[in-house]
Amino acid sequence: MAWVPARAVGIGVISQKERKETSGEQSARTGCGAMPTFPFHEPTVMPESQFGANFPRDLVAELRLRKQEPFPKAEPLPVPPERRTPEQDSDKDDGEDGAAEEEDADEGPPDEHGQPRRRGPRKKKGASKARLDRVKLRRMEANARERNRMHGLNNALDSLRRVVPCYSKTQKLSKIETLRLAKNYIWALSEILSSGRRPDLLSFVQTLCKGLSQPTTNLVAGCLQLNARAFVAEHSGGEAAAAAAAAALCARSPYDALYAPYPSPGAGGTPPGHHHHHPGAEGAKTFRSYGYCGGGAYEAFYESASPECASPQLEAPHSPPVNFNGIFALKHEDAGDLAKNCPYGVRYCAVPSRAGLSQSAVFRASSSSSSSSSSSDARFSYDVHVRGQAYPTQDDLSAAFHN
DNA sequence: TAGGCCATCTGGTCCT
DNA sequence: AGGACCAGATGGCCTA
Repeated sequence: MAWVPARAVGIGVISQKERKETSGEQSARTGCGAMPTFPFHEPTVMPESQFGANFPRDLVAELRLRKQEPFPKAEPLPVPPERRTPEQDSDKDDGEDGAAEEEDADEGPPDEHGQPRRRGPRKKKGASKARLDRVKLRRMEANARERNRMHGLNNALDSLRRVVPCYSKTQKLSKIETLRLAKNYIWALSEILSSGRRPDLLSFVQTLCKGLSQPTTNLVAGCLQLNARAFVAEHSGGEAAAAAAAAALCARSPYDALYAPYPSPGAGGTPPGHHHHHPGAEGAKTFRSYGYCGGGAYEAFYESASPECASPQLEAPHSPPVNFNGIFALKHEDAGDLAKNCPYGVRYCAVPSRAGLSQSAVFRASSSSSSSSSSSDARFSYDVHVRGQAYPTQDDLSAAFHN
């Protein structure tokens, strides 16, 4: 059985085409066609806000419009009870003035014989209409709140898109892919944290792409591939040039410090004199640079990783997260330079190496990172400190991840 | 044109 | 009572 379309029975339904006409807003989205009612002005997501404060601008116009032009009557199609609108229900089982409306229902056309219709009090038309208006208003308020809520949700999702690998403003990840990638990313970072070892590039990419759709996998891989190639080309020009390029690449990430607490498993890791001390974690440790950068590194996913990343369309990235789920915190001290870089900083600088990858991967993971970023702390200052709470074991993480 | 993705509406449920 | 949250339904846009 086919339900009656909401448009046919709804009291607050406005088609997207109508909405487009009334609001005049163009969709900000590039990848899909749905038309937002209005640009969401975040972060004005105030759950406790009252109707009016957050009321969408065009909804007022809607209300006005509705008063002038009543919503088209529902087509006389059978409506399942669970899909009936309060408006419709009010014709039947209204507790307040149900009697009056029942009378309305019973009230047929005038008897041609001139017989009196029915006795009893006159129907309170005004009250019924007012009630209908109230119902409509409540419904529209609820719709507006729901829109706001969803906009807030989407806004949060956008924020998430910016901090997961492969952010592209022009080619946005879908919601589900964003969540999946974020989950993989968190898991990968957690694994690094708990193990204290850096994974090889292939493992990292595989972890990131776990469960992702093929297009998204290609996107993530493509981000790396571009940079790997660029770096390989650079590298072929000479070791010195490669080292310089790597150092330059590695100097720009605001997340470099993310890996600081962990010694590089490579030969050198951090050159002498490049131990990072994090004032935010006084008394805790003096960390060495993780050493993804330098001679053995893969290029970041993020840094000009995707073509859009370097495009002028790239909006200024958001600050990195302050708190990673209670595991560690980043104290953002200088966001100014972030705008010059992609906001992601887990740096895997590419270098040709002996490690061959599968047919789908063209990257080379280095097993000998001999140097590290020498200037990662020059432009970005983040305190990274491990919090005291217990970590989940790697097994727990694995279990959670594979679930 | 089918399928994916999305925004929106809607009614139900739960909570304050 | 009203708001938040949720899931289902619907229709629009885009892409392969």
